[in-house]
Amino acid sequence: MPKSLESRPDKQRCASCPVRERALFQVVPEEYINDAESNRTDQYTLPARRHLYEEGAPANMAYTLFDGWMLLYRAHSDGGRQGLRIALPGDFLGYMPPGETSLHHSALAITDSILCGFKQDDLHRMLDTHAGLASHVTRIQARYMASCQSAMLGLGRKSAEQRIAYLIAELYYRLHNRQQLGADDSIMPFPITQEMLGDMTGLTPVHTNRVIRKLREDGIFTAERHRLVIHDLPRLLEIGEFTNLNVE
Amino acid sequence: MPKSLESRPDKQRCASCPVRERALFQVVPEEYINDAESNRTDQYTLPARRHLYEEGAPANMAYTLFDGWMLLYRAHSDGGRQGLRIALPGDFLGYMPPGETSLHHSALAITDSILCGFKQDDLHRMLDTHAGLASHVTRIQARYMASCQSAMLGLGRKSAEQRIAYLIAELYYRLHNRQQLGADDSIMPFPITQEMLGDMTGLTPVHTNRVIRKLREDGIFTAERHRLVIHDLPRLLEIGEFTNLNVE
DNA sequence: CGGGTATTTGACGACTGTCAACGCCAGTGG
DNA sequence: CCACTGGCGTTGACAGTCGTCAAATACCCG
Repeated sequence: MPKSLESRPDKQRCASCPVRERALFQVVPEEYINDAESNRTDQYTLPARRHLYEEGAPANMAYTLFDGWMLLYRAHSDGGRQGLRIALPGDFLGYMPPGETSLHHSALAITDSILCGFKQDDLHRMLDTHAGLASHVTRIQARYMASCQSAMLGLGRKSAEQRIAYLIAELYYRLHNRQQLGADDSIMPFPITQEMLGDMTGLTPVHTNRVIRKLREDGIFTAERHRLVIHDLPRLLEIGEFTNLNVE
Repeated sequence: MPKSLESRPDKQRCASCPVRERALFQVVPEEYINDAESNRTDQYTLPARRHLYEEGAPANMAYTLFDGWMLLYRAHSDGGRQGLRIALPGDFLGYMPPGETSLHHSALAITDSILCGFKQDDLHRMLDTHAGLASHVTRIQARYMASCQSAMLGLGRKSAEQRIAYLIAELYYRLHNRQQLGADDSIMPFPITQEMLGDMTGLTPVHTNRVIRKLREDGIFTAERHRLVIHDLPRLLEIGEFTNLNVE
């Protein structure tokens, strides 16, 4: 467990969490959840700007994100980062197959976050014995794969403008599908810095800023400090070549 | 089943295949394999330059590649392709989770190929009931994810030269780990066109060619029609920033 | 031998990165 | 209350990697 991570003294159970129905937790067998003796399913809180884990760290734990946004990324030797995924509530993080001893990416809290931790060893044991769980993880992984492949298409072939538009559209639909948008769903929470946006899209912060300005001037969306207003969703989807087929 | 696919009349069993020990097939339960009545596990042959399946096609089947190389890619609206993975013997292709009706990528035979097909419906049923199989698929997926994330890092942050070097190094180790290199393991089979290399690395064929020339002039490797000779493996790894940690 | 495909090379242009500077805002401490 | 500070956003000038267009050459298969 990273030392920056704080285990809640009260060991509050994840079952009380609002995103419970989306989470891995849902299919973890009862005997696991109720194994009070081992305290396996602890709930953690993590303040913004702190790492949950870093590349190369031993893969001891996997997590379900209950609240908050996190940035999963891989570091490049020149100091730059490539964002892999923006984790939203309900996402499953840090799982490594048996035999992999260390993590291949880092996880950074964008906002204050709440997570539920699972020991990798326990997960592996359960995957081997509980088919329903393994099947569920397989489904989760397949969706992440599809999202990862969409990102590859973007990084390899799309223009900066297309990549930004796609990312915004993807976030919009992911939040929409999780009912995390308010009554006016053209306004979405946006705790991401432009630098992180650049991390995700393979662009520098400077160029990211230029593209955002252009999209604002073209009346597509306006990105403010903590929120983003979409003015023209159809054109956003068109520019990003986004189809919501592969968004969970 | 794509019409370009030919089912062998003799229904030769996959069990006779040399890569059997690496394949998904290995963990498919006996009662499935021996279900002669349903002919579920047919072996197929596919000539070079033919598609096994194309983006948007119904996801009826998944496959284990027994022999040959295939290119998995996604098409961009401008006609370009983004390569997702070069499938080598032993790889598992085309799996989609339940609920996904169509495939998100295309699979093109680079060389003549031999595959073993599974019906998605059967796979899903088995995943729900045979924990060992689901666990195995989970492991496979996790490895593909890691590879996909390495590719994202490359596409987003690395130079053209680094990407090409990384891809060659990755192929080298994948072949090496599968014992598919000859006595002189500095020589590897190389049925890939420069255009496909560009597809994988997010570069145009023209620029791909320039980079290959530079790497040849620098004494790193020489790419010929059907084979590639590595002259300086350490520098290849260094240039591509390749560590063989995440190669299956 | 011929036609299609793949490779190779050059000239040119554009998208994106780099460097540098400034402004804005929030939090902090005097 | 205000100055200070650090992080983030914004803008401009310039450079470089890589894409585009075009054409010539080499190679493979029938």
